[in-house]
This record gives sequence, structure tokens and C-alpha cells, in this order.
Amino acid sequence: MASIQAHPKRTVYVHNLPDKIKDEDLRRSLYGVFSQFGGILEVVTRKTIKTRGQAWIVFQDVASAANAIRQMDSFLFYDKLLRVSFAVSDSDAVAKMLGEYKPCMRRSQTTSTPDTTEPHNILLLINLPVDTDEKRLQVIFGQFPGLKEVRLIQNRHDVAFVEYVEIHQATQAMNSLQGYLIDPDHPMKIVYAKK
DNA sequence: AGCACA
Repeated sequence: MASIQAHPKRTVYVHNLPDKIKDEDLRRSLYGVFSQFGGILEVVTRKTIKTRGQAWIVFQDVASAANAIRQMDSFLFYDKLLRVSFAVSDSDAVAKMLGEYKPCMRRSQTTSTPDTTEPHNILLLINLPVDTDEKRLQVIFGQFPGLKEVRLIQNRHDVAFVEYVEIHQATQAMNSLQGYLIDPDHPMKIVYAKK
């Protein structure tokens, strides 16, 4: 709790890993232990001076990553206690999954926000499963600070509005939950509401 | 301790 908390995202940063283990064995063990929390897109380890003893576990959704952190921080792994938190930045594997990966955006802080729409404190969710209920959306979007209200549309449960107090809070939720799989067939699309 | 991916 003392360290800086990165905001929720699909990638979990793990450190205090044993560094005598061969990279591929380490990846396999990490995959084995972490896959109980949800689908894993990729486990990244690199044994350079700067990156040894660390790993990035890229989950398909933020909820899995959050669970992994809750359950696995301080977990005894080999002979050490794992340190598990949200990664500082998003993984390329996530951008690729969402079809938003552009090699030139590496290392730039540009978001995947379509600039066709002005930022807004209200988000529009589309492509929801038709049986989506409001409570479910409240839980998912309530992970991010500033949630004010979730509104489903009468007779159309495939779209919803999610309102945050501040625009930047809406943006944070949008960036983390873009493509979120409410179910395997419905990657959620999130755009800013129109002014 | 250390936040990458080409």
C-alpha cells in the first residue's frame, strides 16, 4: 500500500521473482499460477540487466488482472514473496487484441481514443449483450473512481450510458475497459457521448 | 531495486 498505485489495466507487473530460473521455465510457471484468474494474452519476461526478476502478465480483461493482484501479491513463489501490482503502461499485446496497435505509437503517451469525438464525462457503451443488466455494469465501471451513474436504454439493453464526475475519470475507465469482454462474443465498444 | 514488448 505504500507504493504508487498504477491505475487498473489488463497488465500485471510482477517482481521479486527468482532470477536463477530459465526464462521459459519461469514463463511456464507464471502462466500456470496466473491463468486461474482469467485468460492470459501473454507473459513477458526478459533477462536484461534492467528487467531480470520481473514479468508482465497480460490478461484479456481488467477484472482478471485485479483479481490476480488481490490473490497473488505476497504469494510464496519458489523461495520469495511475489510483488504484484498493475503495470505502469499498457502492453502492446492489448493494443493488438483491440486492433489498435501501431508500431509508431510505442513509447508515446497517446491514447487509443478516437479523436473523432470530444472527451466527455459520459461514455456510450455499444455492442453489449442484450441481456446486460445495470448492476453488472456498475460493478465493472465502479472499479474506476468517480462513477456517478449507469443508465441502460429502455427496450435496448445493447447500449448504455456511463457517467463519471470528471472527464478524466471517464477517459481512464474508457481506456482500461475498451474491448472488455462481458462475454466472449461481445467486446465492448466505448465512445464519448455526444455533447 | 529494477516497468517491457520491435
